[in-house]
Amino acid sequence: MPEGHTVHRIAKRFEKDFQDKKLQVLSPQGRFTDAALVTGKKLTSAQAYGKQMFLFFGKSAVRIHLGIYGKWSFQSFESTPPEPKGQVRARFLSSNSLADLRGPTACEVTDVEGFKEAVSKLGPDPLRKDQDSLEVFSKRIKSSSRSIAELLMDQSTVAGIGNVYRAELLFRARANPLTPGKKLPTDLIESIWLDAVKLMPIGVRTGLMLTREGFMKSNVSLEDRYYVYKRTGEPCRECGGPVSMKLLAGRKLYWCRKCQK
DNA sequence: TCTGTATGTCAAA
DNA sequence: TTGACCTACAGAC
Repeated sequence: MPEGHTVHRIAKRFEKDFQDKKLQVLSPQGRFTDAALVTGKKLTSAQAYGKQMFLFFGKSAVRIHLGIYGKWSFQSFESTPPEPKGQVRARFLSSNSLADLRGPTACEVTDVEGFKEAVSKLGPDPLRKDQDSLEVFSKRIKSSSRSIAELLMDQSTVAGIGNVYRAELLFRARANPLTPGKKLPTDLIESIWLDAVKLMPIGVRTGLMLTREGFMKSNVSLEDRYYVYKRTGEPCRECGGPVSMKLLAGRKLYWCRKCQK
């Protein structure tokens, strides 16, 4: 489930299970040949930026991007680690626990320079407490004639938002997804950012993208957790009209035409 | 057993 | 804008 919240969650898990431990880094599938460069070293930190994660082993870093299929699975064990199941690209192993990585877009060893270069291409991340994030976000949106829907998916504009959060944030803001960034009122742009800052940590905490207001205390079931995402043709939770869907830059965009004008 | 789908990104046309 | 990448799984036959 790889939007930014997942990646931040995984980074925390890595620090909890593996930080300051010497790890065996393996390539069960045989395709992570860089494993040999870091195996046997101590994990010094795990850092998430948007949808990218960096596992630092001193001056080397493993850069991981889950892409659309990538998944992690964690396990602990008594004495002998279980055999890898399926296509395991990378395995990170301590004396009593392991993390298996399957299907990532990227899993490669780089260094501090590579880390800086990758991060420099990203916009502000609502899950990081960096300075001036809101101003940078607002400026990038306002200086573009591309639609707000496209901009929210552009990792150099804002890092960590994906197709689900995009749809839900735009609905919550009652914003028309096709509005060019430069035509959006400043207060609306800022409210979208602040909403992401509010919602995404809930995703980190729970592992779920809970975007409906009052989800925690209401009787909303998990199935009903979204306003519009993947609800084509179903009634809008606000106005009852049908949820719309169109392909935009190759991705499915969901929104309510009536509520989001 | 086969088909379609997925919370993503990049390069080629 | 399209296809390639890449893995697992649900649902249809």
